[in-house]
Amino acid sequence: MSHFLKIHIQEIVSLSEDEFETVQALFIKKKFRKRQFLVQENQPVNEIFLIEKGFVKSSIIDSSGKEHILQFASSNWWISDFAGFFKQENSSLAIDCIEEAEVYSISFENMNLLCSQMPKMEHFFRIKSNFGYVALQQRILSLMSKTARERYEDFVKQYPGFTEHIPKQLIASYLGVSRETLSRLY
Amino acid sequence: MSHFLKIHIQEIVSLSEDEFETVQALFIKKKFRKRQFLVQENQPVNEIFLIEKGFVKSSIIDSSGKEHILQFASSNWWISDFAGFFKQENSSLAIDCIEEAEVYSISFENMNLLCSQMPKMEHFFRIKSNFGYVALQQRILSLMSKTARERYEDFVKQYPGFTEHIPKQLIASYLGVSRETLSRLY
DNA sequence: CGCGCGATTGAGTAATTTCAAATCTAGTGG
DNA sequence: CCACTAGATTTGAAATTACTCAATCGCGCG
Repeated sequence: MSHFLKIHIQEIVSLSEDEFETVQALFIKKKFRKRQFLVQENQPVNEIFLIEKGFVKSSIIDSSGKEHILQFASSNWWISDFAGFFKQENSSLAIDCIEEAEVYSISFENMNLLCSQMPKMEHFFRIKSNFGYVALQQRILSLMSKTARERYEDFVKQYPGFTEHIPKQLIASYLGVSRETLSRLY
Repeated sequence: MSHFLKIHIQEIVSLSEDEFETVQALFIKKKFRKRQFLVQENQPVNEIFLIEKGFVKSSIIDSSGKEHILQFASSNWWISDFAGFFKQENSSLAIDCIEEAEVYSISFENMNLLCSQMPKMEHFFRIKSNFGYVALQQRILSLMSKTARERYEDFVKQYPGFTEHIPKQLIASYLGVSRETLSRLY
């Protein structure tokens, strides 16, 4: 039985052993190597992923061929192409592994099953979604109101572990500036 | 009984008459005049609002005194300072009325009550939150990968009704450009 | 009519991008 | 252990984009 998964969920709801068994049975543990895709562009998005170890990113290639990074994820973060997942459409994002990762995945069907059969888990996912929403709102404000340098400093402060595992050019892309600009900031 | 509220909720879950009565009892109908605040900066955020009619915005004033608009809302949109609301902290945003509005509000306590007593409503709010998350994700990508002109064209296409009710300088602020720049795009 | 708000225009400035080249670094195979 | 290579970072210079500040214009409402 997965200690990690249990701890993660119990940050928000408390489950009995039986309940937790039911939950756990709907997750699949997977491992990914560096550069391996968790979700490929233009493919169905069957699952969302909870990262136990490692580093993963979601990104999109724009019309001019530039990569834009939407999210980094490490331990205890959820990641997927949520648009594709929730709407059950093909992915417009690519999710791939920056550093060898171990993850728990849950399918769309199993997530719905879980939510309909266990109100606590619907509650769990609602709370997660709410906080995710708030985090994105912060990021929009940051993109609109702060300079590249301020955004970088905020990033380093907010995610201290990330800078050691993620190349600066990817961080630049996440912050919405070119790698050259980020390099010149210091 | 509120036809509007019922229709809005039934886009996602179906409720019996009794259930709907329970739901409705937890909402309060309110009206706001132009320029009136729904939420003021640095005050507790007691409620979230579902707009029936009118136009409302949420915004923040940055350290240099510039206003940044996070969201517009008209009929069938939810708005509040969700960060303050979910974390039960004081507001860092201001929510105010662009055009005379009629809204339904629900308090934090009543929302939690509703979610814990009626799984259908927890489901409703989870789905809403998910789609809200996806919409913000789109906006981040747009801010990072598109020019001001493209963002404006997308905005007009996506929210055709808004441009007629919302001054261009506010749209500029929403898009993350100065009003002069937006004005020069055409 | 006059005021306030919104929109536009001009000119100079600041920030960031692009393209190109050089440098640095970590990992790999001989 | 060294040489090689791919990826990552840095630096330079020119071009672009958007910003700020300031002035003007237009219009609807009281």
